[in-house]
Amino acid sequence: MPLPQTEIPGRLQMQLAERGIRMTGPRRAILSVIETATKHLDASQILRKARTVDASVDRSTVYRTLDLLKRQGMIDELDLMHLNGERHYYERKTGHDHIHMACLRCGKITEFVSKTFESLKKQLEGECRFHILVARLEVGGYCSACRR
Amino acid sequence: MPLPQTEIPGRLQMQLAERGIRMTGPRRAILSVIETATKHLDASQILRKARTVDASVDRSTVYRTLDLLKRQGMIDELDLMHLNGERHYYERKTGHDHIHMACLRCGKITEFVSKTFESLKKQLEGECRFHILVARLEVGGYCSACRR
DNA sequence: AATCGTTATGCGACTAAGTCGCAATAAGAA
DNA sequence: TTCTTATTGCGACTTAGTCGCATAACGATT
Ligand SMILES: [Mn+2]
Ligand SMILES: [Mn+2]
Ligand SMILES: [Zn+2]
Ligand SMILES: [Zn+2]
Repeated sequence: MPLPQTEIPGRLQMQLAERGIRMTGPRRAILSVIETATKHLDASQILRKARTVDASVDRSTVYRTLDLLKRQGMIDELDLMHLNGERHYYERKTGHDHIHMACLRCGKITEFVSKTFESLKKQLEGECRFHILVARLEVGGYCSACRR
Repeated sequence: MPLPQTEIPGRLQMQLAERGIRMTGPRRAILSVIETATKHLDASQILRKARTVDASVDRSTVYRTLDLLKRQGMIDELDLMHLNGERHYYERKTGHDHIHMACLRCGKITEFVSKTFESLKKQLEGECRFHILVARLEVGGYCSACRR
């Protein structure tokens, strides 16, 4: 379902412009990597790919840009159950959140959109009077192929 | 709702024994820290507290024990939105999971048990044929006191 | 109680992820 | 163009977590 290839390229760039945030070469490179990603990428993968666009991009710029995008609510940060290593993964945020399921045996990541999840968030907003900016549901276990 | 002081001390120790896992001094110290915790602790806090019981406990033993307890499904690991720093937090697992909400302004962590969350997990098990071992829902935003 | 295979430990050196201060550079408004 | 301010690369640093190894402790068995 997710990782929407479906959007206009340059959308992230446009959103930043709308908010009066300065656009730079490194940022353009990093944004394009995130926009065209077909899977969840970690910071060092984003760096590597961004460097194929602009060879001068530095690691700290990647982290600073990821922070910016997080603060702007334009990307989500994931653990994916830290199946190997402690790195975090990133994906751009779309209108509807989705759940991540990570298979502890084969490592497969499955994504799932659920109306119940939306209700649950509504419940939190209402009953707890909590204003949600990010909601991250990650599940670990065995996928349909791996559970015996 | 959370962090159940209500249980028999030594319960974790008993569960490990049942599974034929060797008990040692350092493990007893670490288990007692986790059992008597009144808030979410990170690895270095667990180390510090465990050392007041058994001064020889080493950092790597803490990590190895946390890994063991995770594998045994006896504790949960949390990010708590990485409000400051990258450390992970731990709490013992009880029968019913709960949701963690982290206020991005004041840092307050709120816990919440929800029947809807339970239904959602059932939905994942059914519709996705996914066998859930861990489910972690973490929310970031503004708590009732902080949203204006 | 003494033996003994196995598992766990402390130590220390290491990796990997992420941060930060700073001087140099580039945006973009005027 | 000029000028202010935000951003960058660099490099040194911190912090979280890992790993190999020699030693020690567990606990089942005699
Ligand atoms: Mn994490
Ligand atoms: Mn909790
Ligand atoms: Zn699988
Ligand atoms: Zn608050």
